[in-house]
This record gives sequence, structure tokens and C-alpha cells, in this order.
Amino acid sequence: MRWDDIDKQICSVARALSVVGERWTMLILRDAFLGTRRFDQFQSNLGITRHRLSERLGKLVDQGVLVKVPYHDRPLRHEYRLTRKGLGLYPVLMSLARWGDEWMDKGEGAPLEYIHQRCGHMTRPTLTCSECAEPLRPEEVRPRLGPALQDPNLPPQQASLKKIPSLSKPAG
Amino acid sequence: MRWDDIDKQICSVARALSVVGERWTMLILRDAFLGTRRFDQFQSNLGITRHRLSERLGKLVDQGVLVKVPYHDRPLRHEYRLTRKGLGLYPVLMSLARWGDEWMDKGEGAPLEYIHQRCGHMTRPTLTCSECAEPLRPEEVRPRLGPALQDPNLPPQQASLKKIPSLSKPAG
DNA sequence: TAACTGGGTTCCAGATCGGAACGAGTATGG
DNA sequence: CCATACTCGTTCCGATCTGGAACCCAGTTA
Repeated sequence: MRWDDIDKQICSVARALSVVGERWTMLILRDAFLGTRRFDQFQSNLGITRHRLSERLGKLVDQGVLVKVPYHDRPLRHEYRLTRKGLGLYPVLMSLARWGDEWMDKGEGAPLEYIHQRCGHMTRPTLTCSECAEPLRPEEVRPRLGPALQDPNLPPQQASLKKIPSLSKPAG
Repeated sequence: MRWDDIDKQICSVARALSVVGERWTMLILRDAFLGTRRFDQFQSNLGITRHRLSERLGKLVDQGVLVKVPYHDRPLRHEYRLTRKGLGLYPVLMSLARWGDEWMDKGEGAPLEYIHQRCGHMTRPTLTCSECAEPLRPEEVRPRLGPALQDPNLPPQQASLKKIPSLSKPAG
């Protein structure tokens, strides 16, 4: 299968990655969450080439993750802002950052810390259950078929997805 | 900057992406969390080429995200299991999946649902504050410099990172 | 002996990337 | 009026990465 076809998979992770799974895209969004909005700011913060940046920003705008908002006429200039769809990626980025802090640390500690202004404390973002508020641990979560996979006439290449193996103990 | 150099950035997101940011890697891990362990299973589930799969699995093993565990001698066969470091990526994958469910739905509903066995309910994974347990909203979190960025003799190209703009209201 | 299975590796054409040069629209300085 | 500069891109080209198919190798079944 070609990478370009992953958005056709019946899998939310694959669909999400078809939007944010390319090189640089997540780093562009990280910068957007930290307040970067203009082409040149992105370019100098990231060290990405202009060509690639232009392409990625264009795709994010097409997908509704960013919007172009004019901030100056004559010459017409736009800045790129997160939409609600883009803001929805906050948990993904924070989870990535926390994993990087915990497992890719080079001994100097975390680059950034986060203050939760609502409670005033330094926070460690934690994924929890919406129903019981306990932290979600992979061994305690069991996937089951949702509406999209209960359709009896699935395309044949998706058939293997219907068998969900149960998650058992890992090594390490 | 070349993509291969992003692990040298003083940024946890960049470091995390240096391990899991390549094409297919997250989908391999999604399958691993659903119980896939053997080369051929990954290959047929994902539709990735053997060559690419071999390369990605090798890198994940090198990075300590997966381990090779023998399950058969004569001929020697290994399976790939998540380590604790790999299990640490669960919030990233669940956040991606939830974003895909919410924003990339094609009208048929979610492919998979998740039952939290501890409480017995269908869960919507939510990122919360470790201190006050409230859901983390980007407007309510303020980043500040951590230990790794307080060092006065930073490499010059990282200087721009020291200016953290505050997050203001998005459009959309 | 032949075909099959699991787990790869080799090869190559085509897609993607990074770096540098180029360009358009507008402002600034003299 | 002309040169220069700034912002936000686009074009071009050589290098790298990717996907598809073929090949390999150690056992195993028939």
C-alpha cells in the first residue's frame, strides 16, 4: 500500500496521520501552540526549507487545522492560526512532549515545564478515563468494534481488522 | 536543517518524533498495542513493504521501544513486543485515535470503541492535569523554561526557543 | 523431491527532500 | 527615480527515501 492511501483505512490513527503524519508537520503545530504564526517565524524556529514549509502549511490549511488570517494589506500578509480542529491536537502534542521528557531526556531535565493556571501547579499531563477519571493504562482498556466496523459488507482488505487480539503482557 | 538532526534539538517533541515520527512507525505501534507481534502479521495488516517494515522494526528495537523475544528455536523465530518505553506511547496513540474519531470521521462513527475495564464504561480518553485532575485546555496552560533551557551557554541556533510567546486566542 | 512458511535482503524506478537561487509586491533611503 | 531590503513564497536540481517485486535461506510438511 502507498502511504498516500492511508486516509482510506478504517482506522482513526491512520486517518489522523494522513493529516499530521508527515515530516515537520507536528513540529509546525508545536510552534503554533507556542504562539508562532508567521511564515518566517516558523522557518527560522524550525530550520525547515521554505519550500517544505509552504507545502505543509498549505496542507494544514486545506485540512482545516490552520486558517490564514490577514494581518496586513498592501502588501497582503496572512498569519496562520490554529482552528478548533487544530486545537484538538493539543493532547497529542502534550503526550508526545511528556514521552520525550521521560524517555529521551539527555540528563539535563525537561526543556519546558507547564503551569496549569487553573490550579497554579506544574502539571504532568495524564491521560484519564472520561467516566471514572482514573489514569488509563493499556492493560485495563479493551477495544471492541465500533459502528464503522460493524457493517457486514466491508471492503475485503479490511477484513483482518475485524479480529482484535487482546493485549497481553509485554516484555521489558 | 536535515530531518535526521531533529533529535539534537532541545525539544521533547522533536526528540520523540526522531523515534516515532517516520512513516508507518505509529501504525506499527498501533498494531502492537492491539496485540500484533509477528513480522508477517504486521506486514499483512499494514500493507507496508517487507523492506520498510524490517527497517522500522529494527529502529524501534534499537531505540528500546520494542524487544525481540524468541518464541521458537530451529528455526529461530522472534516476535516483537512493546517495552515499558513503548507502552509509554499509549497516550500518544489514544490521543491520535480520539482526534481521528472526532475530526476525520466519514459519517460511519468510530472504528473502535474502548472499554475501561476498571470502571466498566466506554471511555473517551481525556488529557488531564496531574495536580487538579481537570481536563487540560491549551489556553489554561503556560509553558516556562525548564532545567534544560536555563543553561546560559546554549548553542546559538537554539536562542530563539528562549522566547516563549504566550498562547492567545485562535481563529475558527 | 517439491512446495510452503516465516523472516528477512537486494535491486531499481519513481517520489520526496534539502539547499540555493529566483521572483513579486511593497516600502525605505537618498 | 533608482537601489536596496523585507516578507512570503516558487522553481530548479542533485541527493535521499520509498514501494514493488524478486530473491534468499532455514526448517517443515507432503
